[in-house]
Amino acid sequence: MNKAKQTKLEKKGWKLGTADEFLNLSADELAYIELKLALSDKLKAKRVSKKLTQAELARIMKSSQSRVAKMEAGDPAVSIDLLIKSLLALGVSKKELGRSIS
Amino acid sequence: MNKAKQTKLEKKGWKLGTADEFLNLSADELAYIELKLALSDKLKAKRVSKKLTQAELARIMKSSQSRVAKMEAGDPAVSIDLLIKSLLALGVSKKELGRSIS
DNA sequence: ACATAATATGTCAGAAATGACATATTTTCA
DNA sequence: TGAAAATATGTCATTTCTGACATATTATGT
Repeated sequence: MNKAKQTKLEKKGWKLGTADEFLNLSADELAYIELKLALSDKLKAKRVSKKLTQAELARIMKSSQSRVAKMEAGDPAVSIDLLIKSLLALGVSKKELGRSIS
Repeated sequence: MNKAKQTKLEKKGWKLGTADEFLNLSADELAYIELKLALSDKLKAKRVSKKLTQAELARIMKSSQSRVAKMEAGDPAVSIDLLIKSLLALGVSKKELGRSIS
C-alpha cells in the first residue's frame, strides 16, 4: 500500500490513523474498503449511463440526493447494504454485481 | 415464486406479509434477499470446511456466537456488511466472494 | 441414557446507518 | 459572465444493527 492510495482513501473520510496504524491495516480490512469503493464506482457509472441525476435515483429508491452523493463518494458511513440495494434498483443483476466485486 | 420458497423465507424471519404482499415483492427486493441468503450459506460452508465452531469464528472476528448463528440462519436483522466482513475474516477472496454472489 | 459440546433463540443498551434538510460548491450552457 | 442545475458537505433525530448475555434446543460421543 503506497502513500498515494492512503491519501486518496483518507480524503474520502476513511480514518486510517497514523502511518503505523495504516501499515497495520489487515488484508481483510483493506479488501472490505476496496470492495465498498468498487461498488461506489459501479453505482456512479451505472447512474450516469442511465442518465439519471442523483435526485432522480434517490426518488426511485426512496432515499435522498445527499445520501446518493455520499454513496458515490465512497463515504465510510454508508453501508454495503445500501450500495447493493441501489445497484439492484438500477437494474444491475446479481451476476453483474458479482463481477464488479471481483 | 412458489409457496414453498415463501414458507422457507418466512421461517427465517423475513416478514413477507400476506400472499398478496408477497406477490408484490419486487424483483429487486427478492434479489437482495437471495443475495443475503447466498452469503449466509457460503459463510456456514466456509466455517465448517475450516472446522471452526461458531464461537471460534466469533472470537476471530470479535463478535459473538449468537451473532454468528444469526448470520448463518439468514436472519433479516443481519447486514450484508457483517456477512462480508465474516467471509473476509475466513480468508475468502474478493474474487470468490463475487462468484458466490452471482 | 447421560454428560458435554455446539448451535439456536430471545432480549437489550449502545453504536452505527438512515432519510431529510439546509446550505455550499461545482458544473453546464446560453 | 451569470443563472440554473447538479453535486457535495454538514448536521441531526429516528431507525436499524451490533455485541453481549442468558438460556433453550440440538448434536456428538461414550
